[in-house]
Amino acid sequence: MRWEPNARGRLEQAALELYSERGFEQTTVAEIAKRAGLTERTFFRHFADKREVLFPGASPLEEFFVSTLAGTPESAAPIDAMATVLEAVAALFQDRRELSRRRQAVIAANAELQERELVKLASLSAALADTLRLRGVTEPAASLTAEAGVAVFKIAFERWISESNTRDFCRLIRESLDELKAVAAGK
Amino acid sequence: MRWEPNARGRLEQAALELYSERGFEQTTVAEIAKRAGLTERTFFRHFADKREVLFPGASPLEEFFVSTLAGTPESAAPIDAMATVLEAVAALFQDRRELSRRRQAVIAANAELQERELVKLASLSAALADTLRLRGVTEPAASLTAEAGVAVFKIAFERWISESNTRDFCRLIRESLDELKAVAAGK
DNA sequence: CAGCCGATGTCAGTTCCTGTCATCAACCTA
DNA sequence: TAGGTTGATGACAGGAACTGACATCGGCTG
Repeated sequence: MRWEPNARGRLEQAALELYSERGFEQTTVAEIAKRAGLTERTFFRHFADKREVLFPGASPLEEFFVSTLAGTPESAAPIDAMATVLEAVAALFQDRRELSRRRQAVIAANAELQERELVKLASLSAALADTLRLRGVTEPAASLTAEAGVAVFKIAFERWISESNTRDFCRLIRESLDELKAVAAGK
Repeated sequence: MRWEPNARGRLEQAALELYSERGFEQTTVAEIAKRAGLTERTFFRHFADKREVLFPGASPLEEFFVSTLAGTPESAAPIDAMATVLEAVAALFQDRRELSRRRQAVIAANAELQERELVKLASLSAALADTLRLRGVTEPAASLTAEAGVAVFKIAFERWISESNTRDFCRLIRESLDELKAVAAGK
Protein backbone atom coordinates (compact mmCIF):
# COMPACT_ATOMS: atom_id res chain seq x y z
CA MET A 1 0.00 0.00 0.00
CA ARG A 2 3.08 2.13 -0.17
CA TRP A 3 1.73 4.42 -2.84
CA GLU A 4 -1.93 4.43 -1.95
CA PRO A 5 -3.10 7.98 -1.29
CA ASN A 6 -3.92 9.54 2.07
CA ALA A 7 -1.34 7.79 4.23
CA ARG A 8 -2.04 10.22 7.05
CA GLY A 9 -5.75 9.55 7.02
CA ARG A 10 -5.19 5.79 7.02
CA LEU A 11 -2.95 6.13 10.04
CA GLU A 12 -5.55 8.23 11.88
CA GLN A 13 -8.28 5.72 11.21
CA ALA A 14 -6.16 2.69 12.11
CA ALA A 15 -5.12 4.37 15.35
CA LEU A 16 -8.67 5.26 16.41
CA GLU A 17 -9.79 1.70 15.69
CA LEU A 18 -6.98 0.08 17.62
CA TYR A 19 -7.19 2.49 20.54
CA SER A 20 -10.91 1.74 20.76
CA GLU A 21 -10.52 -2.02 20.46
CA ARG A 22 -7.74 -2.71 22.90
CA GLY A 23 -6.86 0.60 24.53
CA PHE A 24 -4.17 3.21 24.00
CA GLU A 25 -1.40 1.60 26.05
CA GLN A 26 -2.02 -1.86 24.66
CA THR A 27 -1.50 -0.61 21.14
CA THR A 28 1.98 -0.21 19.65
CA VAL A 29 2.85 2.24 16.92
CA ALA A 30 4.13 -0.66 14.85
CA GLU A 31 0.65 -2.19 14.93
CA ILE A 32 -1.01 1.02 13.82
CA ALA A 33 1.43 1.38 10.96
CA LYS A 34 0.94 -2.22 9.92
CA ARG A 35 -2.83 -1.86 9.77
CA ALA A 36 -2.38 1.24 7.63
CA GLY A 37 0.02 -0.65 5.37
CA LEU A 38 2.99 1.50 6.37
CA THR A 39 6.00 1.34 8.67
CA GLU A 40 6.57 2.67 12.16
CA ARG A 41 9.08 5.19 10.85
CA THR A 42 6.48 6.66 8.52
CA PHE A 43 4.02 7.07 11.39
CA PHE A 44 6.50 9.33 13.14
CA ARG A 45 6.96 11.36 9.97
CA HIS A 46 3.26 12.22 10.05
CA PHE A 47 2.74 12.58 13.79
CA ALA A 48 5.10 13.91 16.43
CA ASP A 49 4.13 11.16 18.86
CA LYS A 50 1.71 8.35 19.58
CA ARG A 51 -0.97 10.66 21.01
CA GLU A 52 -0.97 13.34 18.37
CA VAL A 53 -2.66 11.02 15.89
CA LEU A 54 -5.94 11.63 17.72
CA PHE A 55 -5.71 15.42 17.44
CA PRO A 56 -6.04 16.76 13.89
CA GLY A 57 -2.95 18.73 12.93
CA ALA A 58 -3.03 22.53 12.60
CA SER A 59 -6.34 22.26 14.40
CA PRO A 60 -9.20 23.39 12.16
CA LEU A 61 -11.33 23.73 15.28
CA GLU A 62 -9.01 26.32 16.77
CA GLU A 63 -8.98 28.11 13.46
CA PHE A 64 -12.78 28.21 13.42
CA PHE A 65 -12.90 29.56 16.96
CA VAL A 66 -10.46 32.32 16.12
CA SER A 67 -11.92 33.37 12.79
CA THR A 68 -15.43 33.44 14.23
CA LEU A 69 -14.23 35.62 17.08
CA ALA A 70 -12.42 37.88 14.65
CA GLY A 71 -15.61 38.28 12.66
CA THR A 72 -17.56 39.58 15.59
CA PRO A 73 -18.38 43.33 15.87
CA GLU A 74 -15.75 45.17 17.89
CA SER A 75 -18.43 47.12 19.68
CA ALA A 76 -19.63 44.01 21.49
CA ALA A 77 -18.46 43.35 25.04
CA PRO A 78 -15.79 40.59 25.14
CA ILE A 79 -18.05 38.18 26.98
CA ASP A 80 -20.79 38.68 24.41
CA ALA A 81 -18.40 38.12 21.53
CA MET A 82 -17.29 34.93 23.26
CA ALA A 83 -20.92 33.86 23.64
CA THR A 84 -21.46 34.29 19.92
CA VAL A 85 -18.39 32.20 19.15
CA LEU A 86 -19.36 29.40 21.51
CA GLU A 87 -22.81 29.10 20.01
CA ALA A 88 -21.40 29.02 16.49
CA VAL A 89 -19.01 26.24 17.45
CA ALA A 90 -21.74 24.33 19.23
CA ALA A 91 -23.74 24.35 16.00
CA LEU A 92 -20.77 22.71 14.27
CA PHE A 93 -20.78 19.84 16.72
CA GLN A 94 -24.53 19.41 16.82
CA ASP A 95 -24.74 16.67 14.21
CA ARG A 96 -21.60 14.78 15.22
CA ARG A 97 -22.56 13.75 18.68
CA GLU A 98 -21.83 10.06 18.24
CA LEU A 99 -18.42 10.63 16.68
CA SER A 100 -17.52 13.09 19.44
CA ARG A 101 -18.66 10.56 21.95
CA ARG A 102 -16.48 7.74 20.60
CA ARG A 103 -13.42 9.94 20.43
CA GLN A 104 -14.04 11.27 23.91
CA ALA A 105 -14.45 7.74 25.27
CA VAL A 106 -10.98 6.84 24.01
CA ILE A 107 -9.49 9.99 25.51
CA ALA A 108 -11.31 9.56 28.82
CA ALA A 109 -9.88 6.06 29.17
CA ASN A 110 -6.27 7.22 29.24
CA ALA A 111 -4.43 9.81 31.30
CA GLU A 112 -1.82 10.61 28.65
CA LEU A 113 -4.51 11.45 26.15
CA GLN A 114 -6.32 13.67 28.62
CA GLU A 115 -3.03 15.41 29.15
CA ARG A 116 -2.71 16.12 25.46
CA GLU A 117 -6.27 17.38 25.29
CA LEU A 118 -5.59 19.86 28.05
CA VAL A 119 -2.69 21.18 25.98
CA LYS A 120 -5.00 21.67 23.02
CA LEU A 121 -7.48 23.56 25.17
CA ALA A 122 -4.71 25.73 26.60
CA SER A 123 -3.52 26.49 23.09
CA LEU A 124 -7.08 27.40 22.15
CA SER A 125 -7.37 29.69 25.13
CA ALA A 126 -4.12 31.43 24.24
CA ALA A 127 -5.23 31.93 20.63
CA LEU A 128 -8.54 33.41 21.76
CA ALA A 129 -6.77 35.76 24.16
CA ASP A 130 -4.48 36.89 21.33
CA THR A 131 -7.45 37.60 19.12
CA LEU A 132 -9.18 39.58 21.83
CA ARG A 133 -6.04 41.61 22.38
CA LEU A 134 -5.93 42.42 18.69
CA ARG A 135 -9.42 43.82 19.09
CA GLY A 136 -8.27 46.16 21.81
CA VAL A 137 -9.17 44.18 24.90
CA THR A 138 -6.49 44.72 27.52
CA GLU A 139 -4.91 42.24 29.89
CA PRO A 140 -5.90 40.58 32.10
CA ALA A 141 -9.43 40.89 30.70
CA ALA A 142 -8.45 39.20 27.43
CA SER A 143 -6.94 36.12 29.08
CA LEU A 144 -9.73 35.88 31.62
CA THR A 145 -12.42 36.08 28.97
CA ALA A 146 -10.65 33.42 26.93
CA GLU A 147 -10.21 31.11 29.92
CA ALA A 148 -13.81 31.62 30.95
CA GLY A 149 -15.02 30.89 27.43
CA VAL A 150 -13.03 27.67 27.20
CA ALA A 151 -14.21 26.61 30.66
CA VAL A 152 -17.83 27.15 29.66
CA PHE A 153 -17.28 25.19 26.46
CA LYS A 154 -15.58 22.33 28.24
CA ILE A 155 -18.28 21.99 30.87
CA ALA A 156 -21.15 22.28 28.43
CA PHE A 157 -19.44 19.73 26.18
CA GLU A 158 -19.11 17.23 29.01
CA ARG A 159 -22.77 17.54 29.85
CA TRP A 160 -23.79 17.26 26.22
CA ILE A 161 -21.73 14.08 25.78
CA SER A 162 -22.60 12.43 29.05
CA GLU A 163 -26.34 12.90 29.24
CA SER A 164 -28.32 9.95 28.01
CA ASN A 165 -30.94 12.02 26.25
CA THR A 166 -29.69 14.38 23.60
CA ARG A 167 -30.17 18.00 24.48
CA ASP A 168 -29.47 21.01 22.34
CA PHE A 169 -25.77 21.81 22.65
CA CYS A 170 -26.37 25.52 22.03
CA ARG A 171 -28.85 25.53 24.85
CA LEU A 172 -26.34 23.91 27.20
CA ILE A 173 -23.76 26.51 26.23
CA ARG A 174 -26.17 29.34 27.01
CA GLU A 175 -27.16 27.81 30.31
CA SER A 176 -23.54 27.32 31.37
CA LEU A 177 -22.61 30.83 30.42
CA ASP A 178 -25.53 32.24 32.36
CA GLU A 179 -24.48 30.14 35.30
CA LEU A 180 -20.97 31.56 35.10
CA LYS A 181 -22.37 35.08 35.10
CA ALA A 182 -24.49 34.30 38.14
CA VAL A 183 -21.52 32.77 39.95
CA ALA A 184 -19.31 35.75 39.19
CA ALA A 185 -22.01 38.09 40.45
CA GLY A 186 -21.88 36.32 43.79
CA LYS A 187 -25.15 34.42 43.52
CA MET B 1 25.28 6.96 49.31
CA ARG B 2 22.98 4.03 49.24
CA TRP B 3 21.83 4.45 52.81
CA GLU B 4 21.99 8.21 53.15
CA PRO B 5 18.59 9.57 54.17
CA ASN B 6 16.12 11.45 51.98
CA ALA B 7 16.76 9.74 48.66
CA ARG B 8 13.64 11.31 47.23
CA GLY B 9 14.73 14.82 48.18
CA ARG B 10 18.18 14.26 46.69
CA LEU B 11 16.61 13.14 43.44
CA GLU B 12 14.34 16.20 43.33
CA GLN B 13 17.22 18.56 43.91
CA ALA B 14 19.52 16.85 41.39
CA ALA B 15 16.76 16.94 38.78
CA LEU B 16 16.00 20.63 39.27
CA GLU B 17 19.69 21.46 39.01
CA LEU B 18 20.27 19.44 35.85
CA TYR B 19 17.06 20.59 34.18
CA SER B 20 18.13 24.18 34.89
CA GLU B 21 21.70 23.71 33.72
CA ARG B 22 21.22 21.89 30.45
CA GLY B 23 17.49 21.62 29.91
CA PHE B 24 14.90 18.89 30.43
CA GLU B 25 15.41 16.95 27.23
CA GLN B 26 19.19 17.09 27.43
CA THR B 27 19.11 15.44 30.84
CA THR B 28 18.80 11.66 31.18
CA VAL B 29 17.30 9.95 34.18
CA ALA B 30 20.57 8.03 34.61
CA GLU B 31 22.39 11.35 35.08
CA ILE B 32 19.92 12.55 37.71
CA ALA B 33 20.25 9.29 39.61
CA LYS B 34 24.01 9.39 39.41
CA ARG B 35 24.17 12.92 40.84
CA ALA B 36 21.92 11.81 43.67
CA GLY B 37 24.15 8.80 44.29
CA LEU B 38 21.45 6.33 43.25
CA THR B 39 20.51 4.25 40.24
CA GLU B 40 18.05 4.86 37.44
CA ARG B 41 15.82 2.07 38.71
CA THR B 42 15.50 3.76 42.07
CA PHE B 43 14.47 7.03 40.42
CA PHE B 44 11.48 5.27 38.90
CA ARG B 45 10.57 3.80 42.25
CA HIS B 46 10.15 7.33 43.63
CA PHE B 47 8.63 9.05 40.59
CA ALA B 48 6.26 7.68 38.00
CA ASP B 49 8.15 9.37 35.19
CA LYS B 50 10.83 11.89 34.31
CA ARG B 51 8.50 14.89 34.67
CA GLU B 52 6.85 14.01 37.94
CA VAL B 53 10.05 14.80 39.85
CA LEU B 54 9.24 18.50 39.47
CA PHE B 55 5.77 18.17 40.97
CA PRO B 56 5.71 17.32 44.67
CA GLY B 57 3.90 14.06 45.26
CA ALA B 58 0.46 13.92 46.89
CA SER B 59 0.38 17.63 46.21
CA PRO B 60 0.40 19.57 49.47
CA LEU B 61 -0.69 22.64 47.49
CA GLU B 62 -3.89 20.97 46.34
CA GLU B 63 -4.47 19.81 49.89
CA PHE B 64 -4.10 23.34 51.17
CA PHE B 65 -6.49 24.69 48.56
CA VAL B 66 -9.11 22.11 49.47
CA SER B 67 -8.84 22.34 53.22
CA THR B 68 -8.96 26.13 53.13
CA LEU B 69 -12.05 26.00 50.97
CA ALA B 70 -13.62 23.46 53.30
CA GLY B 71 -12.96 25.78 56.24
CA THR B 72 -14.88 28.63 54.74
CA PRO B 73 -18.40 29.48 56.05
CA GLU B 74 -21.10 27.72 54.06
CA SER B 75 -23.18 30.85 54.03
CA ALA B 76 -20.69 32.60 51.74
CA ALA B 77 -21.39 32.73 48.01
CA PRO B 78 -19.14 30.25 46.11
CA ILE B 79 -17.19 32.99 44.37
CA ASP B 80 -16.50 34.70 47.71
CA ALA B 81 -15.32 31.45 49.28
CA MET B 82 -13.03 31.01 46.29
CA ALA B 83 -11.70 34.53 46.75
CA THR B 84 -10.83 33.76 50.36
CA VAL B 85 -9.00 30.60 49.31
CA LEU B 86 -7.01 32.32 46.58
CA GLU B 87 -5.82 35.03 48.90
CA ALA B 88 -4.76 32.50 51.53
CA VAL B 89 -2.78 30.57 48.94
CA ALA B 90 -1.22 33.75 47.61
CA ALA B 91 0.05 34.51 51.10
CA LEU B 92 1.78 31.10 51.09
CA PHE B 93 3.68 31.96 47.93
CA GLN B 94 4.50 35.51 48.92
CA ASP B 95 7.95 34.80 50.31
CA ARG B 96 9.00 32.21 47.75
CA ARG B 97 8.96 34.31 44.64
CA GLU B 98 12.49 33.48 43.52
CA LEU B 99 12.05 29.75 43.99
CA SER B 100 8.73 29.85 42.15
CA ARG B 101 10.40 31.78 39.41
CA ARG B 102 13.22 29.27 38.90
CA ARG B 103 10.84 26.35 38.85
CA GLN B 104 8.52 28.13 36.45
CA ALA B 105 11.42 28.96 34.13
CA VAL B 106 12.27 25.28 33.82
CA ILE B 107 8.66 24.39 33.12
CA ALA B 108 8.19 27.21 30.63
CA ALA B 109 11.18 25.97 28.65
CA ASN B 110 9.65 22.61 27.85
CA ALA B 111 6.34 21.55 26.33
CA GLU B 112 6.15 18.22 28.15
CA LEU B 113 6.49 19.92 31.50
CA GLN B 114 3.80 22.46 30.65
CA GLU B 115 1.61 19.54 29.74
CA ARG B 116 2.13 18.00 33.15
CA GLU B 117 1.42 21.30 34.87
CA LEU B 118 -1.88 21.60 33.07
CA VAL B 119 -2.80 18.18 34.44
CA LYS B 120 -2.03 19.33 37.94
CA LEU B 121 -4.20 22.41 37.50
CA ALA B 122 -7.03 20.29 36.09
CA SER B 123 -6.75 17.99 39.08
CA LEU B 124 -6.87 20.99 41.37
CA SER B 125 -9.94 22.30 39.62
CA ALA B 126 -11.68 18.95 39.96
CA ALA B 127 -10.84 18.76 43.66
CA LEU B 128 -12.20 22.26 44.26
CA ALA B 129 -15.40 21.44 42.39
CA ASP B 130 -15.83 18.31 44.52
CA THR B 131 -15.40 20.34 47.68
CA LEU B 132 -17.94 22.91 46.55
CA ARG B 133 -20.41 20.16 45.75
CA LEU B 134 -19.98 18.79 49.25
CA ARG B 135 -21.00 22.21 50.48
CA GLY B 136 -24.23 22.06 48.54
CA VAL B 137 -23.24 23.96 45.43
CA THR B 138 -24.94 22.36 42.43
CA GLU B 139 -23.57 21.67 38.97
CA PRO B 140 -22.59 23.36 36.77
CA ALA B 141 -22.01 26.20 39.25
CA ALA B 142 -19.48 24.16 41.23
CA SER B 143 -17.31 23.29 38.23
CA LEU B 144 -17.56 26.78 36.81
CA THR B 145 -16.57 28.39 40.08
CA ALA B 146 -13.61 26.02 40.38
CA GLU B 147 -12.48 26.64 36.81
CA ALA B 148 -12.84 30.36 37.24
CA GLY B 149 -10.86 30.29 40.47
CA VAL B 150 -8.02 28.33 38.92
CA ALA B 151 -8.00 30.64 35.90
CA VAL B 152 -7.73 33.68 38.13
CA PHE B 153 -4.93 32.06 40.10
CA LYS B 154 -3.04 31.08 36.98
CA ILE B 155 -3.24 34.50 35.42
CA ALA B 156 -2.37 36.36 38.60
CA PHE B 157 0.54 33.97 39.15
CA GLU B 158 1.93 34.63 35.69
CA ARG B 159 1.80 38.36 36.24
CA TRP B 160 3.37 38.06 39.66
CA ILE B 161 6.25 35.97 38.28
CA SER B 162 6.85 37.92 35.11
CA GLU B 163 6.79 41.49 36.32
CA SER B 164 10.21 42.93 37.01
CA ASN B 165 9.14 44.77 40.13
CA THR B 166 7.63 42.69 42.88
CA ARG B 167 4.02 43.45 43.53
CA ASP B 168 1.81 42.06 46.20
CA PHE B 169 0.51 38.67 45.03
CA CYS B 170 -2.68 39.04 47.06
CA ARG B 171 -3.33 42.35 45.39
CA LEU B 172 -2.87 40.80 41.94
CA ILE B 173 -5.31 38.06 42.85
CA ARG B 174 -7.92 40.58 43.94
CA GLU B 175 -7.44 42.66 40.81
CA SER B 176 -7.76 39.63 38.54
CA LEU B 177 -10.86 38.43 40.30
CA ASP B 178 -12.47 41.86 40.02
CA GLU B 179 -11.57 41.89 36.36
CA LEU B 180 -13.26 38.53 35.89
CA LYS B 181 -16.38 39.84 37.56
CA ALA B 182 -16.36 42.87 35.31
CA VAL B 183 -15.89 40.71 32.22
CA ALA B 184 -18.71 38.37 33.20
CA ALA B 185 -20.97 41.35 33.78
CA GLY B 186 -20.41 42.37 30.17
CA LYS B 187 -18.16 45.34 30.82
C1' DC C 1 14.87 9.51 -21.66
C1' DA C 2 17.61 11.61 -17.68
C1' DG C 3 17.47 13.64 -13.58
C1' DC C 4 15.44 15.64 -9.67
C1' DC C 5 12.19 15.45 -5.66
C1' DG C 6 9.14 14.03 -2.15
C1' DA C 7 7.39 10.13 0.30
C1' DT C 8 8.56 5.82 2.13
C1' DG C 9 11.53 1.87 3.73
C1' DT C 10 15.48 -0.03 6.33
C1' DC C 11 18.50 -0.18 10.03
C1' DA C 12 20.97 1.13 14.04
C1' DG C 13 20.87 3.46 18.17
C1' DT C 14 19.31 6.14 22.44
C1' DT C 15 16.24 6.83 26.11
C1' DC C 16 12.26 5.98 28.89
C1' DC C 17 10.20 2.81 31.67
C1' DT C 18 9.10 -2.05 33.70
C1' DG C 19 9.56 -6.82 35.65
C1' DT C 20 12.27 -9.82 38.32
C1' DC C 21 15.35 -11.26 41.51
C1' DA C 22 19.43 -10.47 44.49
C1' DT C 23 21.44 -7.65 48.16
C1' DC C 24 21.93 -4.88 52.14
C1' DA C 25 20.99 -2.34 56.48
C1' DA C 26 17.84 -1.80 60.14
C1' DC C 27 14.48 -3.65 63.09
C1' DC C 28 12.11 -7.04 65.76
C1' DT C 29 11.78 -11.34 68.59
C1' DA C 30 13.11 -14.93 71.20
C1' DT D 1 23.08 -12.40 70.84
C1' DA D 2 21.34 -15.08 66.85
C1' DG D 3 18.20 -15.40 63.48
C1' DG D 4 14.39 -13.94 60.81
C1' DT D 5 11.70 -10.21 58.65
C1' DT D 6 11.08 -6.03 56.23
C1' DG D 7 11.77 -2.14 53.24
C1' DA D 8 14.78 0.21 50.25
C1' DT D 9 18.12 -0.36 46.76
C1' DG D 10 21.05 -2.56 43.02
C1' DA D 11 21.73 -5.41 38.89
C1' DC D 12 20.11 -7.04 34.75
C1' DA D 13 17.18 -7.98 30.85
C1' DG D 14 13.91 -6.30 27.78
C1' DG D 15 9.92 -3.78 25.43
C1' DA D 16 8.39 0.25 23.25
C1' DA D 17 8.81 5.17 21.94
C1' DC D 18 11.31 7.98 19.26
C1' DT D 19 15.43 9.74 16.07
C1' DG D 20 19.17 10.04 12.58
C1' DA D 21 21.27 8.51 8.38
C1' DC D 22 20.94 6.64 4.18
C1' DA D 23 18.70 3.78 0.49
C1' DT D 24 14.74 3.20 -2.56
C1' DC D 25 10.76 4.05 -5.23
C1' DG D 26 7.38 6.51 -8.10
C1' DG D 27 6.11 10.68 -10.27
C1' DC D 28 7.27 14.93 -12.47
C1' DT D 29 9.89 18.11 -15.39
C1' DG D 30 12.83 19.40 -18.98
